[in-house]
Amino acid sequence: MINFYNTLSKKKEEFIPINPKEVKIYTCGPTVYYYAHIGNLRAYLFMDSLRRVLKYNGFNLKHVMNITDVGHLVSDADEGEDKMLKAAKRENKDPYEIANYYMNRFLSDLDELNIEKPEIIARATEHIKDMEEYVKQIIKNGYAYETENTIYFDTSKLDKYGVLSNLDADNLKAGARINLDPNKKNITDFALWIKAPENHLMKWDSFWGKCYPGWHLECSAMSNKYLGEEFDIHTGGIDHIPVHHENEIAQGKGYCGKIPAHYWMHVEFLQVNARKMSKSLNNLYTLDDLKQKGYSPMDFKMFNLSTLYRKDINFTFEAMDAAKISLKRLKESYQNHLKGNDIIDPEFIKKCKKQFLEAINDDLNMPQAMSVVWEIARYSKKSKQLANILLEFDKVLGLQIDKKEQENELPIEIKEIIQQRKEARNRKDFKQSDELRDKLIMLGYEVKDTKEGMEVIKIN
RNA sequence: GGCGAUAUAGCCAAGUGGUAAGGCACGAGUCUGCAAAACUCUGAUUCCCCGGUUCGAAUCCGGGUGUCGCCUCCA
Repeated sequence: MINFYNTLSKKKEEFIPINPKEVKIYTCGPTVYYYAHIGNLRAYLFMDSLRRVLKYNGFNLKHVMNITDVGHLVSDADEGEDKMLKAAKRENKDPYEIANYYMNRFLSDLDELNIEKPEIIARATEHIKDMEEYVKQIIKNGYAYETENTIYFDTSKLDKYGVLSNLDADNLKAGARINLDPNKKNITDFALWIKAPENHLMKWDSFWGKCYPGWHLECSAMSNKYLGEEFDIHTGGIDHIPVHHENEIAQGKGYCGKIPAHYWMHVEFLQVNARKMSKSLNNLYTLDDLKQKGYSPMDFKMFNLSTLYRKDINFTFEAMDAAKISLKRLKESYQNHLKGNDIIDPEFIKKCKKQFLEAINDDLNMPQAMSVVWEIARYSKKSKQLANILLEFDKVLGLQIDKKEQENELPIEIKEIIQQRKEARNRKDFKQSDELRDKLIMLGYEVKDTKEGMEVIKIN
């Protein structure tokens, strides 16, 4: 039995897919206007865990993720610049170049983190026609109205708006939301289709002239196209709940009377030193930043597995150090088991497998699952059998525990120093041996004198 | 103002009624020519505070305090 926390019901529910063999998932992907930071990447690590857990349970997946490569408005009042256009201006490129560049960077980040990609990656700009058809249907069903330059969704036509986040229009009015379009009928109405100003870079011919889509529309249109009117799981960041996902639900109801997904799962934020990442606090990190500081993408993945996706995680470099070293030890434990031939009590294996499965199926409780992993890794008896169990668990963790740290050859000059040190040690010249060891450490290598001999590993 | 989270050892954190998982750091030990690495052992009489329910609460209820996020777009 699998349980997932459903934002729609605000409780854990047993997961029962529409089709018992194939689970249909939609993930809100990135807007590709800049590098993904580690907070963004946490969301996709969650997506990865979800996929892997479902597959471990034997499901096939049909999973769609959008790439938002058309800009959103800064406000509903159709003013300011959108993100794509802003980036284009900043880098003096056209928005399509911006989108291509940052999309590829994003996808390579996913690769480096060993994140499984969804079966379908859908770019918004390639689905404008689908969105147009979707809007037309909403209009036809009477859930939209035109103003001078926008087609708005009429939220007053719904039996209730705000089912995900307990929104209340009266309370929203009390909030300091200014710059409202005076032509909007209700405060919660949102743009479906927007008439492009003359100088707007991204616009398309449509039933209403040169236009571009409202940003909630792409997810509705694309999920509908690939997954149908109803599918199993919709994922995204916690920030999507109050606006984006409410509006997707509204659009789904306007289109066909249905809430598109049965289970809505949301990832909490990653914080840095108990603060949201932001440029102004100078605490915004990308995967490349971490690599430059000596942490591998897998170290970051390991760090993420220490907490639940539904709780915010506090990123600190102290915790990253912990993740880095514990991953290294986990890999070594795997190698040690691989060499072992001890007899293992089948009951122990059975118990571990059961506990692991129960943990991951309990709303992706990865920390709990990791404690089972450590019980096996640290088991006093060493056996290939246990190595294989770890490898099986790694299908869910995706840490590549069987991948050795040192894959590439050491440079010749390093090999020479190693040889010199071996000779020095053979003649018990420890003074020179220590000097050579210091030299290797200075050059960024770790030196281990084990029973089998000297081992030298590049520290990344 | 509204909405939503959260508070467990130095750090990252599991645990939702039965007496505190796991990882890292620190300390001790084994190993070593010495180190490093590795391995083993060790840590909260206690879970933000104050009440209450209960045979029993970190876990439930009431009140309070702190922190974070959203309410423009944001994972």
